[in-house]
Amino acid sequence: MSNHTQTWIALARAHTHLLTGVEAGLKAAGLPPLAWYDVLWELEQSPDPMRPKDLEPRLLLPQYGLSRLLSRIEAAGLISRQPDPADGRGHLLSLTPDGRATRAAMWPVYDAALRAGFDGLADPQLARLTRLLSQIGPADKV
Amino acid sequence: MSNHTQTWIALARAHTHLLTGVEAGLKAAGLPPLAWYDVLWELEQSPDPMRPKDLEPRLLLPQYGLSRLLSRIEAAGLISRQPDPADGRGHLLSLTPDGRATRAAMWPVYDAALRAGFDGLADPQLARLTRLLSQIGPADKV
DNA sequence: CGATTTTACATGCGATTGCATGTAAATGGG
DNA sequence: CCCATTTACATGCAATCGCATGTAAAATCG
Repeated sequence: MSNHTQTWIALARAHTHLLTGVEAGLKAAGLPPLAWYDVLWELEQSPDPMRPKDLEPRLLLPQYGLSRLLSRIEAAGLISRQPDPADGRGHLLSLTPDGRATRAAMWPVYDAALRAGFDGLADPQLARLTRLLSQIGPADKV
Repeated sequence: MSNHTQTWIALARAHTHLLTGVEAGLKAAGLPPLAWYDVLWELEQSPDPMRPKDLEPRLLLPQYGLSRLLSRIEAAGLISRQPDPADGRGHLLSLTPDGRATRAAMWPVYDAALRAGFDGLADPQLARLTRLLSQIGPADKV
């Protein structure tokens, strides 16, 4: 088995392990799934209102997936969608107070699950891992 | 942002990038999705016939997910399910010739997509990555 | 041995996803 | 300015997933 394959398998296993832990933690706490966090976080971070199109490349979701994810989050009252005055096709997204509160409530659960999942890796190892992983995929303009 | 979080984000991105590439490659070649490969491979590797229960921990799938995955693969004629003579609850899984051929056809596509996805990482880096990733998750009795 | 519990696997049902396509607004060419 | 094209987002439909539950056959226990 080639090196690529071994690395891929290890990566997939690690990913599943961490993801399962996080989702289980959030569910146990009665909080929304992880995907919601990413949306809420991006909106909270951004200095000016974002449109779905801006969110899409950052979340690595297909367009239709994001569209429906936003619908669900909106239905839960955590974000609002308003028409973009500057572009009739677009929508401007904004956090509601509930959305802000929910993101804040999710964070400690999320963080704890990650720490538990990374059990056994010390800080310098995590740093090395991050550097290696960052070389995979398209280079990232932040 | 803590180290854990940065590592997790890098890991999730790398995973999505690689997985997307592999699935796209398989689909473009008219082949089944990646999950099928893992099943076919395990069955081909195992010296004696496996049961779903044996497969489950190796594939990291929930029980019902595996049950239905096997149903689909069976419906496509790539595996067969027979009652286990030694345990009336269990089924024995075996590859059909078509299953063996399909796995063989999938492999070069799978491998090529992985190589493309890991673009930029040299062998020693891949090896270091594998070692680090292997420390995540439950220790593995192979 | 009979009753209870556990194990192995399947399945109904609602929620989510992928794919293709639809709709409406902007953009570009002549 | 008009028409064709592109962009931004939504949606119908079938496939798949998660969850809870069902079924049947071991295994356990008194």
